[in-house]
Amino acid sequence: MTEQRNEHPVQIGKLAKQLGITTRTIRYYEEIGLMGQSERLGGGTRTYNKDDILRLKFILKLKELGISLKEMQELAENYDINQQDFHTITPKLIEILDLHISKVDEKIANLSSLRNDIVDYRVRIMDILTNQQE
Amino acid sequence: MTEQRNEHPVQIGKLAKQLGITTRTIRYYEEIGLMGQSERLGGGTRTYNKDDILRLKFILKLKELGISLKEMQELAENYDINQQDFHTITPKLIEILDLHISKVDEKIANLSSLRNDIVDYRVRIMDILTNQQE
DNA sequence: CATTTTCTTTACGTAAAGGTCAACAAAAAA
DNA sequence: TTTTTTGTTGACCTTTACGTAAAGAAAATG
Repeated sequence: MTEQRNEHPVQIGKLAKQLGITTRTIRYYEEIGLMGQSERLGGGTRTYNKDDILRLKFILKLKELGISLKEMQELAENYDINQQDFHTITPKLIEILDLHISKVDEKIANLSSLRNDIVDYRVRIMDILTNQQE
Repeated sequence: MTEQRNEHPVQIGKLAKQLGITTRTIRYYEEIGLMGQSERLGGGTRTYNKDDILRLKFILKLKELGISLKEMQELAENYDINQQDFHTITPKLIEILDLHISKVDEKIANLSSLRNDIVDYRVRIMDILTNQQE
């Protein structure tokens, strides 16, 4: 195994392992236009440089925050993430994050009310059980 | 339109309309064994009696509480809902409801932590925006 | 150079809960 | 009785985010 300086572009398998995802995932992100075309070696093998990797990590981060791939696509439509100007996209990103915060709040509210319903239902069923045994 | 006493069995379209679901849904529940076979008229038309309707309402209620059809199937495997002895299934149901309450609690906790992450990320992005404009 | 590992594309499969046709039969209404 | 409405089954469609397999080419290793 050759020592690899961080400057050299990396191939898909190594990158995937490094990020804990599969090669399929990376190719898929390219497929749906989230990752843009990466450089290829002579034989067609994909290679990823620092910026590509940053971008992929960015995507994974957003995913972690619950933003769907589709939403990221919309984000990319408005502001070209290709250009490495991550600074340019921040306003739109803030907007999306805000939207997500309220979505999450809403979900929490729904779940809380759901919890109450379940507990209520539980009480009613317990009553049935009790009355039945008398 | 004939006046319909509640004693008469009802056909699928009417029942669906009454419950605000589609006929496909009712047939689907039968398909996956949640509804059991209903009585048919001479020509094959399904008819539903009071107990069938109660059962369907019960299923919809559980669904409303966030219990998946698969979980209902498991419920039905252990205790035959067919037999109308809803009393018999209550202990298991209580168990499932309790399980769900903790699942919901867990989801709420996850969402809360997710919310924090998003807000943190938002702050970091705002910082980038601000520093950039100076 | 030979072998092994990794890469390529293409394309079908998966889960959940039904939606949506098609082609045809039965029930209800006129 | 003749329409019109509603019902029947069967099978393919939808969404999301990849998994998986096949067949073959390129890259890395010995």
